[in-house]
Amino acid sequence: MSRSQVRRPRGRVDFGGDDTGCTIVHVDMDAFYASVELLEYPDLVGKPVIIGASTGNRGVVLSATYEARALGVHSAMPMSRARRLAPQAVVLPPHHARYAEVSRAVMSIFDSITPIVEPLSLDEAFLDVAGARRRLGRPGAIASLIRSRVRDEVGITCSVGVASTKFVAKLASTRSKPDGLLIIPTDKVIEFLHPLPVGSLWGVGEKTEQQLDRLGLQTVADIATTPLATLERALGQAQGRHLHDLSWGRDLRAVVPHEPDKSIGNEETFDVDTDDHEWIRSRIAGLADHVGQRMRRGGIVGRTVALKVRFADFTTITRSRTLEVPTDVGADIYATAWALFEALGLQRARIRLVGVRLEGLSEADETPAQLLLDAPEHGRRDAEVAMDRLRQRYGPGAVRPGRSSLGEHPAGDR
DNA sequence: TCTGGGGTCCTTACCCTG
DNA sequence: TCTGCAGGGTAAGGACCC
Repeated sequence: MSRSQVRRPRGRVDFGGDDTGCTIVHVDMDAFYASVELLEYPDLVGKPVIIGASTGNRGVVLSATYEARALGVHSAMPMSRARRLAPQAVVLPPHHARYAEVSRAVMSIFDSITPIVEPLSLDEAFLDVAGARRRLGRPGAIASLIRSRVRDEVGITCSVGVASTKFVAKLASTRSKPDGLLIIPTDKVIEFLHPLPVGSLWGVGEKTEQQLDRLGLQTVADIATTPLATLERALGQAQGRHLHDLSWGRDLRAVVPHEPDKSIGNEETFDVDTDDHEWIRSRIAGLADHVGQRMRRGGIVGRTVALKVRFADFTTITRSRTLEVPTDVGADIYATAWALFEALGLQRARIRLVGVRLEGLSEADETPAQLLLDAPEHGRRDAEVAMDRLRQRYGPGAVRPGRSSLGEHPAGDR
């Protein structure tokens, strides 16, 4: 599902099977969402299938089978364009809960291989297999074991890269797709990296690629042979150094099993752009309530409330405010987010999306209790905890805070 | 062609403090 | 009291990733 899949050079490659020192394994499920759907609809195997919103006039492709990709469809493409490119494709709506369930099954296979597993998303993870060698054999053998277990126990295929660094292992799995295995021996890293386009490098997207192109840099080798000072001047110190290091295969990042979240948020794109402030207020309230629920479920609080607004012309602004006391209360998040919106002083501006995010997170039980129990917040929090219990018992739609249930949007179908 | 939703990280600017 | 500077915190925007 990554951008690099779309642009990777075609054709299988082989750098030999010497896996000495290659203790980092990157596993990436092939067309994950689509593959999970095919478990439910086996008659669609071998056909072009697109996962994305099957109704409504907005949305992008979340995943597509390789048969659909052969027609030019790729993830993040607008659905309208995908339908034009592949009118014969079957379009299925996403089932996120099912993907999460299958992801848990896959991750538990990884956990049985090594305790050092770093999930990057539902469908990919890094594994440090240095400690598993005595029990399970060489890294290449472990990679083969992972592939066969995922196929046999879960029923989907994955691609695996094996290397001495995270960055190269990830590139190798991408390069071996679909259903492949690629080992990059330590002494072949430069040979593997240097012919690749600059866009292969982690951190080079469309804008940076254009910027590098203006400097006449098209391949990883071009970056490697450009003076560091030139890259730093063009891209900033951090990115310049980062790309220079990667171009020489230098990547000291370890596989880290669990990194706590730095922010939690939700956003919503409207079916129809709107300037109806009552409607927008109800959506901000709903988003704030949802964020509050997620915070309480995770036992965390956050200190900075950030509001995101995207206008009809796709320009996007953010506004944020840091609270005196960290919170997990939806009503507080809403009050701050709505105040930020009002401070924008918008009149007739048509809005496409609003988002609410909480940053500066910390564990709730590490936050001084008197701060959280300060009245009147204590009462509001109690009410929201009671609503959490009702939702747990009767389902997520059982209760909603007053402001988030203002009814149907006059201009849209929500 | 027309761009979702959930995140992270970096840069720049500004303010405050010592 | 004023000025310059460094460093931390905060805010905003942008690029990128899956």
